[in-house]
Amino acid sequence: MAKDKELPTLSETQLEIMNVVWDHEKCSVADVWKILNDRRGVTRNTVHTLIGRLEEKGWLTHCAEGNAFMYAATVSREQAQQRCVQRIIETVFDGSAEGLVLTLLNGGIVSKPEAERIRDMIAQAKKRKWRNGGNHDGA
Amino acid sequence: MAKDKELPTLSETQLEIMNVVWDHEKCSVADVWKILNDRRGVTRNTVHTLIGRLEEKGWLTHCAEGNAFMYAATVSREQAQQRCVQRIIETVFDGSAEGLVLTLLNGGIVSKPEAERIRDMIAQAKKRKWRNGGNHDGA
DNA sequence: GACGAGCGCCTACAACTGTCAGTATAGTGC
DNA sequence: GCACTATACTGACAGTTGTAGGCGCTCGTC
Repeated sequence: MAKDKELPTLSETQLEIMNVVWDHEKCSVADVWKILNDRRGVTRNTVHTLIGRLEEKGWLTHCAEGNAFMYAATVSREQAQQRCVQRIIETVFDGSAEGLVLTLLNGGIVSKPEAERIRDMIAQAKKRKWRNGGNHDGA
Repeated sequence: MAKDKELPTLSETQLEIMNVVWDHEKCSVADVWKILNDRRGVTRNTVHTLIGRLEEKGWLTHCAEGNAFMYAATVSREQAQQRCVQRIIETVFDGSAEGLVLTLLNGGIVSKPEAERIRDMIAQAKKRKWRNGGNHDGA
C-alpha cells in the first residue's frame, strides 16, 4: 500500500466502485454489485468487468477468501482524494488552491455554517502544522 | 450565454482547449493550435477535431470573421469551475465541501501563506454575503 | 492561370469505458 | 450423478476521446 506509482485517473463509475470498496474495507464482486444494483440497476457482469479493470490498473487487489475473491483498495481514500484535489487545482484552477476556495465560497456551493466550519478548520490547521515555524511553502 | 443547460463534463484535453479560449476570449483554431503545439506538439487537425466536438457539445460557439472561424466559450470560466468543484464534492467527497477543504489543508497541498489568504477570503465572504442575515443554507 | 499557404471538413483508427451475454467452474442438496 | 446456485472468466459491442491523414476551398503572389 501507499506505493506512489502514479495511478491512472478514475472515471465516475470507477470512482463509484472505489467508494464502495473504501466504505467496506474489502468486499466481493457480489457485495459491490448489490449496492450498485440497488442504486441504478446494473448487471453483476458489468461490475465484475469494472472491478477487473480497476485491478488491472492497480487500484484494487484481490485475495481468495473461501471460494470468493475479496477486493481491497491499494490506495487509501484520503490519498485518492488528495490526488484528485491536486489534479483539479492544476488543470482547472491553474495551480491556485485559493482559486478553488474562492469558487467554493462565491459560487454558493457552501452554506454559511459550512463556511464557518471551514474557517475554523483552517485556523486549527494553522496552529497544528505551523505552530513553531514549520515551513511548508513549496506548493 | 449562461444558459443553464447541463453541459457534459470536460476531459483533460478538452479543458486545456477551453482554458486557451477563456484566456483569449475568442480565438481561431490556428490560435489554439499554436499554443497547444508549443506545449506538447499536436497537429492542427487534432485541435480542429477537438474544437469541433466541443462546439457540438455546446461548450463553444463560432462566428465567421473574415475567412476564418472565431470560437468563443458559451459558459464563463467561473461557471465551469463552479460546476467542476460541485461535481468533485459530490462524487469524491460525498457531498461534503468541508471534506474537500480538509484534504486541501491536511494533504500538504496548500502552503502556509496560502492557507492564511484562504482564511481571510472566508472572513471576507462571510461579511459580504451574510452581513444582514442573508441566509444561504441550501447547498 | 498556376501555385503555395492557410483554413475547414470528413474520415479513420486505436485506446478506453460502460455495458452485457455466454461459458466455465465449484459448492450444495437431493 | 444430477440439478441448482453462486461465482469467475471471456468476448463482444457501442460510445467517447485523442490523434491524425487527406481533400477541397479561398486568397495572395508571381
